[in-house]
Amino acid sequence: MRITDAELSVMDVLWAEPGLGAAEVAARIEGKSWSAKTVKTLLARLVEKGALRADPEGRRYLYTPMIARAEHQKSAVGRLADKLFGGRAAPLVAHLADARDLTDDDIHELEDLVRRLKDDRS
Amino acid sequence: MRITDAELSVMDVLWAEPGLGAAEVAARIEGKSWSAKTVKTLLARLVEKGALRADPEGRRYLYTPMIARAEHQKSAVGRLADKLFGGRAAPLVAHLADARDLTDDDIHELEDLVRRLKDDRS
DNA sequence: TCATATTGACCACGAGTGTAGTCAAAATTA
DNA sequence: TAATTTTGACTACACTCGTGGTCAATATGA
Repeated sequence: MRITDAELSVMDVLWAEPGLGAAEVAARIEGKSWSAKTVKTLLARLVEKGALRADPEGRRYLYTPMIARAEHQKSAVGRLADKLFGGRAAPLVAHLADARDLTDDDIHELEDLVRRLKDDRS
Repeated sequence: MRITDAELSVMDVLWAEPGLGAAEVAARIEGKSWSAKTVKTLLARLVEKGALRADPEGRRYLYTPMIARAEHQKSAVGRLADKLFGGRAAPLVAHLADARDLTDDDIHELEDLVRRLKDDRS
């Protein structure tokens, strides 16, 4: 299931705070100047795709993600790795390091991560 | 500049072997059963976008990438990092490790990479 | 020379996307 | 009660993308 950029803004709101109504989602969208109608269209499309559940509550619906954020991140990263790097991780990370300056913290996190990967393995 | 999935197949051919004509590109596309027309449309769109240059050679054009493969990889990875991870690298790599099983070699490469990043810094 | 093949130029068309509008029913407010 | 607001249902519409077709000009082979 593919979630588009515009849809992702909606999912981000509901991942942070599940069970909101359409107007509340619209109010929490940042950075876009979307009409409430636009947000409703995106909500409807996400329900249709199965990415959201719509529970009737009185005269409206409350929306809840049906896929976890981590699940989506994982599949998006995996797709990119396949598409651009033949599925190989190291060159992807190398380009990432080049694209976004890494902070010392980032590097420490990466170090820990690699250490854990190594430990898990042996 | 955004290069779509279909366009990427064309770019891959020309990154590997720049300066081909349309028919040659079509012949080298792998995995897709595209008509030659489809490939020509993609070439035209890529020229229009500035991703390719078309040099007349006799009655046809020879196509050459105007952006480096590494450049495109870098910007695509950067965009994904921003879109899904607030620009932070470590969680991206963590999800990558989860999405694609890493080989021992991958882990060694990552180790080296992290070491180099650290050395560069201090 | 005439038919055929190759090439570029331009066009088509359905599905998906971003962005919204209309309409009607229900709820709220004057 | 009458006007207004809110909500969902449905519709719109231009643009992109994947996929490929038409047409005319040139080149090539019989």
